[in-house]
Amino acid sequence: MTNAGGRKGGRARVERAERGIPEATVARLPVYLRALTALSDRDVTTASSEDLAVSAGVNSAKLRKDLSYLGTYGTRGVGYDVDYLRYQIAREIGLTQDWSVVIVGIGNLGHALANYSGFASRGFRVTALLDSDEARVGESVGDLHISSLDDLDEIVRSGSVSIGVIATPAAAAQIVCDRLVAAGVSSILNFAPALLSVPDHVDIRKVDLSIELQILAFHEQRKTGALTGIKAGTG
Amino acid sequence: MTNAGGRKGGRARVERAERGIPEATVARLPVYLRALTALSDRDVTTASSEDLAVSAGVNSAKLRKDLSYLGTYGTRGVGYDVDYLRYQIAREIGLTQDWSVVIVGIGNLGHALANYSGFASRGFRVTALLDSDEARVGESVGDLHISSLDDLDEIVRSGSVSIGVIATPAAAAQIVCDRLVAAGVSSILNFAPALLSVPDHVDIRKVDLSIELQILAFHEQRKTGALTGIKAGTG
DNA sequence: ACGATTTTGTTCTCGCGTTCACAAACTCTT
DNA sequence: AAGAGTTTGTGAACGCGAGAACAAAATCGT
Repeated sequence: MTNAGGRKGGRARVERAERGIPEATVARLPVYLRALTALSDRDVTTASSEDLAVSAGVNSAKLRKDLSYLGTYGTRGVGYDVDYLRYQIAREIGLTQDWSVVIVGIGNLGHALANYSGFASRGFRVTALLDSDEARVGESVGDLHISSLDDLDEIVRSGSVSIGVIATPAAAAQIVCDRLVAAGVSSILNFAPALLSVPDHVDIRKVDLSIELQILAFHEQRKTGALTGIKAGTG
Repeated sequence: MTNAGGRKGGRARVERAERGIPEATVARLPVYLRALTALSDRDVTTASSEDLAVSAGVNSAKLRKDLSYLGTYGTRGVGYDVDYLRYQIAREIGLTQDWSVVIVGIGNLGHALANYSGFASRGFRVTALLDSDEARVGESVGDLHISSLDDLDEIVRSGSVSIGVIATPAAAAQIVCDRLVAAGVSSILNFAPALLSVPDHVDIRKVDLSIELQILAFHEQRKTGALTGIKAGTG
């Protein structure tokens, strides 16, 4: 039917620069990495794009296209070598090197983040915990003790810290953010429910717990057909 | 139910628009809500789409289009009444009613979530904390005490719980998820680094802390020009 | 060795979301 | 009251990403 006839565009070939990985693809690479690790743990040595796609929860065509941005790591007729691909993705993301992370704001959330094992297992090393509350400074959390925010500059410089995590209240977030940037941190993960402005060269990502719940609530409301107020169910 | 003061003679609501709100728009409504609250706190009574857009960190055209899906709440030549719009968005999301939430897995993260004030302030009430570790059952966290996972069914039914938060290790996530679904929970927020499968009628959202860091690391690596990627092995 | 089979890498098409641009609608000034 | 000035709501163009489909490349069987 719609067989590609003789319409061969004589356009100049677009170079597949390794630089231009789509943002949507970048966001999925860690998911693939996790899926590959799971397969490897089960002693699976080779996996097809379909296997991987199922394991990662995506479409197999999408997965193949994503991987094609990184290079040609599969073997036609066979699939992907799990450990090899896993290493390639890890290298692409930058997980073959360690990253130093500072966490600012050691309240409940900062506490949890400091103890989160998922960071350390992936090459992220929490090198310092900072808080502006002097009463908290000196406290121990896991292996670390809480430092004063005033030590930020030295900690960042001496520890080659490039990633900062903000877990402060919203009111303090922008100030902390500015100080992180001034100290030389160029990637920030923000858990505070606030809009932060940063210079162009700084990357910032936001995780907002209450927004996620609100999105769920929206759909939940639709499902229950609750147009007005609370309806008292049966009983 | 107290109305937020009928303003300008109540017009008929545009109900056809309520059907198909794009997902991308839904995800921004909480952001607008927060921006409106911030303006309201500063005693701003009226705001143009441009004002709001700046406050929310988006493009003003996008904001206007988003709001247009909800109805016609602005006044041409004037802007939006801050409190009125805030109420409308809150109603649309479903925040004019309270939502009962259970948190499963009271480790570091679950602990932090249980104490997170951002939930309560937006109509989300944490009604129960559950853990499968019997040694933890009975412990107090804030106002609540930790219940056994076996009590899930009764808690969900008696408390009209529709939202569940999973903060367990990855290995336990699917089991906990299945039990939540079986108990009648139809919206799930998953913090465990695992892919969960749920029936169609259940909504699920995922928050993955380490993925966010990995995305930052990817861009950070590009910025520092570490093209070679391979440096001294970590041994 | 050669065809059948499997699976990748890529091209093409479609749909969604973002942004521009402008008519409609409201207020303010004279 | 009418024109000037604002600002909303929306139609239209554009770009990106998702998914289907297929040619190329590898293995396997005879």
